Amino acid sequence: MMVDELAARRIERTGSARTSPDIASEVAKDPGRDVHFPPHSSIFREGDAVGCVYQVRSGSIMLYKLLPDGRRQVVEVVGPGDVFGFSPVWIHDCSAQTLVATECIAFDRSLLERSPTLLWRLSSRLYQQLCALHEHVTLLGRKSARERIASFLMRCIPDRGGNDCHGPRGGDDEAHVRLAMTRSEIADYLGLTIETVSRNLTQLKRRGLVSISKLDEITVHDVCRLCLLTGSLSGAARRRGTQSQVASSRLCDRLG
Amino acid sequence: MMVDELAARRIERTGSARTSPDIASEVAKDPGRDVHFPPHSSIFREGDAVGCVYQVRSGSIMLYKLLPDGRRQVVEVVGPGDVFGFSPVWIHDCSAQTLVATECIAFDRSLLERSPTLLWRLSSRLYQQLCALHEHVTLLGRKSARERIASFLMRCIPDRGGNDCHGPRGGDDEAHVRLAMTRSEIADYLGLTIETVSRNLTQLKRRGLVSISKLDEITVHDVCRLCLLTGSLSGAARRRGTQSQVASSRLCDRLG
DNA sequence: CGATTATTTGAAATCGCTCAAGTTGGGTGG
DNA sequence: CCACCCAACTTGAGCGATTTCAAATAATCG
Repeated sequence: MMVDELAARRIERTGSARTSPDIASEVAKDPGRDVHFPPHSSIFREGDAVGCVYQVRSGSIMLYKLLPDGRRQVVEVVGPGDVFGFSPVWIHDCSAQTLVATECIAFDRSLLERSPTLLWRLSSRLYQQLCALHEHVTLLGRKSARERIASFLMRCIPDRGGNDCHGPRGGDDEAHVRLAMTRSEIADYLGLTIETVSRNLTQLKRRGLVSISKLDEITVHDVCRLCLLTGSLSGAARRRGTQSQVASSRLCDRLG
Repeated sequence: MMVDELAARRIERTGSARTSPDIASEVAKDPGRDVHFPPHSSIFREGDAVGCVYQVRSGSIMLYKLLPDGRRQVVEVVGPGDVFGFSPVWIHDCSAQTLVATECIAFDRSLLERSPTLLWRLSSRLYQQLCALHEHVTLLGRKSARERIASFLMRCIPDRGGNDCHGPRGGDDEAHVRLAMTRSEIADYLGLTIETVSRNLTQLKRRGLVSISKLDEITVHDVCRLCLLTGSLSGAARRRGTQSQVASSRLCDRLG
């Protein structure tokens, strides 16, 4: 996304204007306390002081950074089980905004330090998210627009496209996807413009791979064929129709 | 326990990879095995079974993924203090290769599960690396080639470009950088081609911002001016000549 | 010193971006 | 229920940054 003050302001507005006042950041300091955030609400902003670590129970949240000229990059989309909100320097390194209504648990660091079990789970999650980020870095650094869109859609389909993909079940190979992100958010997640996102979705539609009933409701008619477009399938896997990639991040568990 | 907590806290406060206390220090038990890797040697490959978690003591390692058609993306460059080699599914999600001679400590999973202190430090490190990846995702998703090169060079200069940048010291504002990566590795790290990397370095040279004595030895003549090209400075900061970004990852601590 | 590889440089092609309409869809009020 | 509005999305045309392809030059190593 490009530049200008307007764009920057528009981006900032989408979060706080659509709904309620900022859930004044960092209200939840009680150890292990449950917190609920409405859809499209800002949780904290880059530069804010860090209070606690959050783990998502349900819903999904996008973490993003803004360049000074207004360009935005969605750096992570976190969902159930994922953790966020901590930073080694006690200042948030990015902003957080819910995509849908979201429930989190807020942990005080002292609690984490006292509970090895909790800490172990936290570490496992962190590694998982690190691997997901590796995958995303690869997408951003080396994949074409079409491959990015295909990868994005595949990540929205549960149990498919991973190394444990069971392949088509039954006769057809359909999947229904409900997007929790606008075109603009998808674009900023995939490092593209909204026009490119739109055009590539249209292209998939014209090729008969998907149909788009509502803006945020997409039916994938041939999951395997879509998977071939992600750029992540080896030649051998292409012939077998299976996935070669390991530990690809699943967005399907993070949206909705 | 109190001592450990304080130590852990110190690690977090200081934040950046500049301080690199071993996560095993002050742990009475088995401190983990020391391992040494020669330059340009492969440590493991994507898909290999996970044995243990490594922490870098000295040197630097690049983590990369390969797409089936041969495209490569360097997803992370880890240096002193950083951890790598773990994966939630017990299969490496990427390959690891040393850039220079590197010393690591290898930790067993069981050791981590038994030592909360170790685990806490591991988590702190993981968060730090997560923030660095956020920064890198932003670079890949939203920055131009010139901005990527400028950002890359800035990250190779200690104590500059961060939010704690002290600005020019003394009359000149020079810095000497020794690259531990080839053009090809830099390209695969920044999501560019070798030609684009080369062209942009040449451009910086022609503009008098840097000079390149040997292929891997670059002198930055005006650090502040280079910093202006990273795309990470706000208008206000540009005028002040200071950095607005928070918790930017420092490559200077990770190379050579 | 020659062979080999890495890097630089040039010219042409291309993919994605920018700018500018046009269209759709959800919400509001008559 | 319909007309209208506004924001979000789609579509089109032209442009430009980066890639691709193809040398030429520089560095490295026996």
